Amino acid sequence: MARSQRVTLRDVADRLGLSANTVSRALAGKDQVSEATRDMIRAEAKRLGYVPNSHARSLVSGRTMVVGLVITNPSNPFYAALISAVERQCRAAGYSVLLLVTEDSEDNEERAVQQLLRTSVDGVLGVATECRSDVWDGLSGAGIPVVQLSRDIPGRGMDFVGIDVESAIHEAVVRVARTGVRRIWLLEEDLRVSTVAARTAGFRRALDDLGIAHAHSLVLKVPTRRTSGATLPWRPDDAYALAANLITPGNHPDLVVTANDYFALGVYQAIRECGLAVPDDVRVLGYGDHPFAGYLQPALSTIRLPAEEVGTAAVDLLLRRIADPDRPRTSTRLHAGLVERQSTG
Amino acid sequence: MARSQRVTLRDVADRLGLSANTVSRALAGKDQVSEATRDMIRAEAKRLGYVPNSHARSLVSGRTMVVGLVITNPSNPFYAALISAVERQCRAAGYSVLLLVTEDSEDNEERAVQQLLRTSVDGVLGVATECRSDVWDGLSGAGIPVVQLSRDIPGRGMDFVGIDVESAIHEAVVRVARTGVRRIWLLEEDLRVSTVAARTAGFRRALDDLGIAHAHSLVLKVPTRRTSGATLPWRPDDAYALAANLITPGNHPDLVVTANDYFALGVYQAIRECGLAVPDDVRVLGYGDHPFAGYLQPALSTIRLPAEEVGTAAVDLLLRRIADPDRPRTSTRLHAGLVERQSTG
DNA sequence: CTGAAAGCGCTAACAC
DNA sequence: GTGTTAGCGCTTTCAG
Repeated sequence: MARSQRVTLRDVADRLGLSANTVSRALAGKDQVSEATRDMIRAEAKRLGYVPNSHARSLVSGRTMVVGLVITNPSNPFYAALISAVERQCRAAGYSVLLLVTEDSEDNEERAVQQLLRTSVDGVLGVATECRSDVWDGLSGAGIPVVQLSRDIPGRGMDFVGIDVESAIHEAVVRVARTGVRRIWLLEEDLRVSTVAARTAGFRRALDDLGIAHAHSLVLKVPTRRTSGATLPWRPDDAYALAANLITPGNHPDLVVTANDYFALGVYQAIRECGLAVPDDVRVLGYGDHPFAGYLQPALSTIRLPAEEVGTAAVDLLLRRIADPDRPRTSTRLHAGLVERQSTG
Repeated sequence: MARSQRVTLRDVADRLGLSANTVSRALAGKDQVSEATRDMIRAEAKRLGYVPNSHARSLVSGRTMVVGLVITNPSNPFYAALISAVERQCRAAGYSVLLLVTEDSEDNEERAVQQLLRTSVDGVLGVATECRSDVWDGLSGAGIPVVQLSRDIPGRGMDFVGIDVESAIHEAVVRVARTGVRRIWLLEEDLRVSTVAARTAGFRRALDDLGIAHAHSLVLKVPTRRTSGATLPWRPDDAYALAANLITPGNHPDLVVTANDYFALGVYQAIRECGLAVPDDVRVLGYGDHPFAGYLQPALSTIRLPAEEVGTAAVDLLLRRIADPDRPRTSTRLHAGLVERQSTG
């Protein structure tokens, strides 16, 4: 049972006294074959358990029906949702998904691109690791369309689908800080990527609009810890460590904005431990609307990211570009809205 | 720039006045080629940007260097971690990962298997949807090794790597229910899969060992809601709805065990809302040790699942089986231990 | 050490 | 309608 040779077109053809070609056309549904033979072929193919070899097909057709998905970290709930949506949409269109994880390392990213080139995927959806990186050019150069997800590498001429992070943060901070807020902190990830830049920009613009002096505010980078090669989600601990050192009853911000909801968990703890309360003493605004956000005490106000929509739109865009490589480039930024709960008063 | 033909072995060979064959051997590192030509070939290949075509290679070699990963839901943190670990381990061994998502639907599972067959992957890691399903036999029948992940289909003769769920629950419940606990509930997922069965069995065995009459306990199924085709993580809301209906100040369990930490979020809320307290009135034990568990108020006691270890072990096992199809079957159950925090007193 | 030939499984040209 | 031929890009015989 071990070395059961795979059934090929020829096997089906031989059994029926036909040519492989006819079988191919019959199974492909081409109309150059009689009803009778077609049915006969279909039946025999099924009986023998014939399964077409996608590699042989790709070799001649030049298409693989595979899409590459390059993600930094599947344990990040946003990316997890993205993976789900992308896979579902690809599946619906008959495409398979080759998943490559970069763990935010440029080495891995480069290897991923190489892998994609070898597999000659029909298209790629990718979250870029660095803001200015040219590893992706190899794909474009080989005629493989790339849609950048979530993080934008401007000027590289690639399609982009992501979130309007700048506006989202701006809008949310202005809304949440309306009254009596003078000192605001932003707890940011320590990554040089466009989303971090956009959050920071939106934050600063909100400060301006609120008439808050930048001197009264702070953008803090929570160090990214990598644990022995493992891809971890952001660690509440790291945000806690940072916040616990800086927040005291006598000296604390009125509002802390975090780059993700995990950081907010750490901030909650830091605030609690020094005897302060959310939101009375310190308001907290998260980012991402993770499933637990609404169940914290107090419930966390946060920004809901339309991850599914991003994934779906990105696949749609990629498929359209595959169909028409010359169509104009697109850059889509979906809106992310504030979910107001108790943590912002 | 659009139709840039890919560089092939022949291109490199022609440029150098050699045969494609020689180039192939040089690049494959075979020792039947002189140092000089090898270097020359390598240089030229690099200069031209040659990338081997994996499909052509697969066609002749019969190997694809692709592993199929069949997962029910990437947004489930346990599976997300599994995906990370599997991808990393595969990458380290030179394998790519084809990701198929089933959303716990048998249809999708069957299509996934078909896809895997077409791609003729070298091996498959899969979380089975139903406890008794023969869709996977197609793979084994085609000589493609399958390692079952997390959920076990007994008797099908496939390798298995998962968690010793039964013992984990038994051990944890016995430990947590030592004193003064008479009424225990288990909030379970409404799925007919082996992990649910194992949790229930471990729970019942714990009851026996504790001398608690089964009449005083309850196994409740939280209905699985599917929202318009979207793959969602378990919903705290659903657990909340169930618990809120059943828990009253005058009539409540002493301990609630949940099938995942999300359910625990809903249970917390139900308990709070009727004026009871965790853990004084009701203890709560979660499952999965999601990142937020330790940051809840009170911090949630839960069972930590070694997701990364499962993924790594599964890949190792699969690769060993690929190398030796006749090796004896293996069934590995990793230990999952209780993390005691405040919610269990 | 290198080249020529064959063929992996399939589909696109052409014949008939 | 159906068969024959050729070739996708690569590796593996087998010659030289």
